Amino acid sequence: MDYKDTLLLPKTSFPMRGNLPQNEPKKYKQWDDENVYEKMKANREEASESFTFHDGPPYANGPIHIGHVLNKVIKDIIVKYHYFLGKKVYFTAGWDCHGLPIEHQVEKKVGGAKKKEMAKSKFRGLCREHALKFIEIQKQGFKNVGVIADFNQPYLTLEKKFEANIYRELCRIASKGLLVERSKPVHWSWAAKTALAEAEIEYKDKESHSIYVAFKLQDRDESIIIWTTTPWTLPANQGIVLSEKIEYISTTDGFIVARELFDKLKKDGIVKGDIGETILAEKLEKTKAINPLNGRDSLIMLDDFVSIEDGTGAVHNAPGHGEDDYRICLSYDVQVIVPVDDRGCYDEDINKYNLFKDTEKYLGRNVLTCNEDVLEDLGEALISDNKFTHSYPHCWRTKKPIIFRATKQFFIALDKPYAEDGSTLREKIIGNLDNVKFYPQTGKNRLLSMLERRPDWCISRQREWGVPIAFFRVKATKELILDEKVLNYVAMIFDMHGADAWYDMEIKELLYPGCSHKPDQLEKVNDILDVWFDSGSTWSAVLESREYDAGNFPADLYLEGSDQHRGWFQSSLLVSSASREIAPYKNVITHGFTMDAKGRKMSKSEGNVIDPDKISKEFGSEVLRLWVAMSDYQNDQRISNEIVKQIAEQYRKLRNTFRFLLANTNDLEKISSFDDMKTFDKWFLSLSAQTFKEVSLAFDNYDFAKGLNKINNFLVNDLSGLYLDVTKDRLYCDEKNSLNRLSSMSAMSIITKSMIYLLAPILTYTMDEILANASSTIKENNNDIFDCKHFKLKEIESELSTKDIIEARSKFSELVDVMKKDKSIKSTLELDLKIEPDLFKSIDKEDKEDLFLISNLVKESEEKEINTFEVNGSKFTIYKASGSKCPRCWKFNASKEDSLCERCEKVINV
RNA sequence: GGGAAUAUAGCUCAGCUGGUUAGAGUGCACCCCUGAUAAGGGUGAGGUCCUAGGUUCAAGUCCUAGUAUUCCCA
Repeated sequence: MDYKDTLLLPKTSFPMRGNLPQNEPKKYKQWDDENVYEKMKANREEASESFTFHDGPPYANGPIHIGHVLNKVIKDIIVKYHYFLGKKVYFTAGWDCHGLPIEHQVEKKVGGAKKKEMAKSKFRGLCREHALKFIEIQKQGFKNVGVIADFNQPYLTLEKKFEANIYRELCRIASKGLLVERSKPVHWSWAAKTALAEAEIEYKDKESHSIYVAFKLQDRDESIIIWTTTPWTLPANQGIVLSEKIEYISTTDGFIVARELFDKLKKDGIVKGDIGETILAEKLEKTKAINPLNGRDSLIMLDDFVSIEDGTGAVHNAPGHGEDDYRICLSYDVQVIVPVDDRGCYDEDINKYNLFKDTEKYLGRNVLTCNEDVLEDLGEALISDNKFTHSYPHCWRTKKPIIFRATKQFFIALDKPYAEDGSTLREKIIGNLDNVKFYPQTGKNRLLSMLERRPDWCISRQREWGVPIAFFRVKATKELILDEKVLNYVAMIFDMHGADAWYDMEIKELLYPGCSHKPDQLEKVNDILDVWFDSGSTWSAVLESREYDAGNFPADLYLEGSDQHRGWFQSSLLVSSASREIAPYKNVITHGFTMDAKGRKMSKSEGNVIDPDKISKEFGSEVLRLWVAMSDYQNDQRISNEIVKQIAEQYRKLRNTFRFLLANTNDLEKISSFDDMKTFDKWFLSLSAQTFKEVSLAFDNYDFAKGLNKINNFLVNDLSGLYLDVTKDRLYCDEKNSLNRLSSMSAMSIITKSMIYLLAPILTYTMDEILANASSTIKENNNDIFDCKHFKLKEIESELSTKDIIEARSKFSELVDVMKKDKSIKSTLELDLKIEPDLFKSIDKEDKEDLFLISNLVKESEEKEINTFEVNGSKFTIYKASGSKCPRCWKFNASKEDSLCERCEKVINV
């Protein structure tokens, strides 16, 4: 007779294989259709705690890559983690929509010439379309990896009210006196016709001239030699800077250079004579040299910034083209001349100031193409000309080398007292960081050291796709109008019409009715705001404005890549500290970057780019999410096919263990009370509780990799390897409602519930699927995973020693392995065991037999002793089993061949 | 050129304030089971703890210098 049908074998509708690539999209769509995000909020309407996550806006340009996925999935996991803890959570997705990259792409599409003819608002409309298109693409990409956020009312920096709010933030800062206007040399991209922020500059190798030029002194028959790498700035030369700290000498062939550099200069053939008299820099101060290019005066000035690392110890000064030059000229009251227009071409100023002998030759030409001509025109004054390659700033977008060019710009002043307590913005932001917790902690110092050193924030750009710095100026005086009523009215217009109104409407329409300013005497400022100002004010436009149901200000958490120390973390802190005097966030988490298998960055040219969409389609988004969670994301992570395969294996193990748990608890109707459970099961619950506590602790610190490693360990060793193996006999062979069986099934249900809760933030889809296929003891009244809430397994003491159990089993299986290998036994059920003295007194005979998967625990045996081992003072003796094999439970407990053992006999006859 | 982070088994990660023979999972090899079966179990082989110095009775852990990779800045 086949007894298989009399067994209670595991049964479940939960499939072994997830078919994730096919099934996930359906579920994700369902969640989307049901608006699960809103449901989550409704579920926590009564929650006492809330958690505001403020999403850092990705740039709405191009499809998402693995870095976007990492970023959003970590956010999603953390938000869900707080949700399943029982908090009301907020996660409004956002996009950064303005800025040069989009403007540049649209410009490429329509063509530069066509763009010029186009009305500004028309062009801005095209930029808007471009951004909106990619927002949809990116949105879908995020949904495809199971991210749940407010995607229905996301915040977009291009929205009318959003633009109005950014503008209001600017006005608030202006009203505090922090906005200053200065003409200052800035990094200028002539190719993009805009000032560039530090963040928009890339350093690349460039070949430049290295030239030595002699400037003849007016009062002496000697020449000072200067060194420069930018010949094109020579026409704008206004002086030569020496340092009091450097000793200068004249040479017998009539040149003046630093004494320390003489040997080197002589070796290079720059000077040919010998050292003559010593010259004091002070003596030359305020005397004049002659610019050999145009015969203009060049004033000798002194400053300590001059170094003797290279050059001659005398520095060519063009105040329109260098920051130090500018500063020094200001102190000597020397005029700043900038004969270069926004396209990087020499303009009419070269005529006005007679900067060249033949100005016609240069007018309208890009300065970088003029170097050779300048050198030629220098004639004999050019002492040496070499080329060399050095690291030089380039425009991040156009990849063209940039120039320094003095322009009028708006700055946010960092060192000007403004706060109620009289502190400066720099002091304020540094102080505000005291109240912010950083993960990892090193992030705080990283941000601090930047804040201590950073210059004033240049927030103006001479571009079109952005929020206008919508201020009026008095034409005659260039004075800014910061009249509150004027600003408020403009903001109100932006609320209704968006910032395009600044371009579409006339000045008289933009002024409030009854305003005393005369429209025809005013002009508009045409600059737009740095996009970092946009994103820096999202806390205001999103959290404070009440336009979105996005949570509270300040936010509980900001989370971005570590590059945002320079970017968003800083711009947000600056804007919020300037206008509200507090930090916009309470916690900041940073993540690293995703590298290839070798830890190198991905790039198209290297061909090592991993497409997240491909992984979702081949393995499933859950595998991708598990990869994120198992990575040490606060550092750089690696991804490769091999790594993904490995993660897929971990997923498989996890899934199958859950499947077995579901299958084994399938017919349980009610979880037994603790008092009705056996010591052995309670022991395992205590072990589980200990593990889950450690996991929760790791998760509390957002260390998901550590927590998952613990879960994985538990799953493989304790659950799958021990508990589930040991309890099989009672589950399959015992009578349906035996105490043994109910007790173990109850423990399993509790453990399953705990693990579902722990893993729900990470493997939301899978946990939902598990729940749908679970028995009512696990599922309870929950319709889906989002109905679940924190289930914490309480900690209990157990008199059983986990250490002894593990050690005894390990020693036993070591001996068994030998027996199996020499074919003396096939199964441990062929064995009996004697434990003397009894190491496991607290559990009954059956539990001890099952613990070792043997047939009988004996006090003595007539069979031959096979082997012994010792654990913690107890001696374990292994015997061949004395009974016959029961055809139902396979234990060697039957009294004779082919007959059932006592237990099975009983079960069958019930 | 400057600031910062990381470096432990083929892979993903542990290793607390310095203290036995450096751990786990996975992968790999071999074996068992076929009542978790496109599953499950067991055993085993894998390490110059990036390199070189130093402190110490004792260094994966502390110090110094360097290398590689990454991020940020000039």
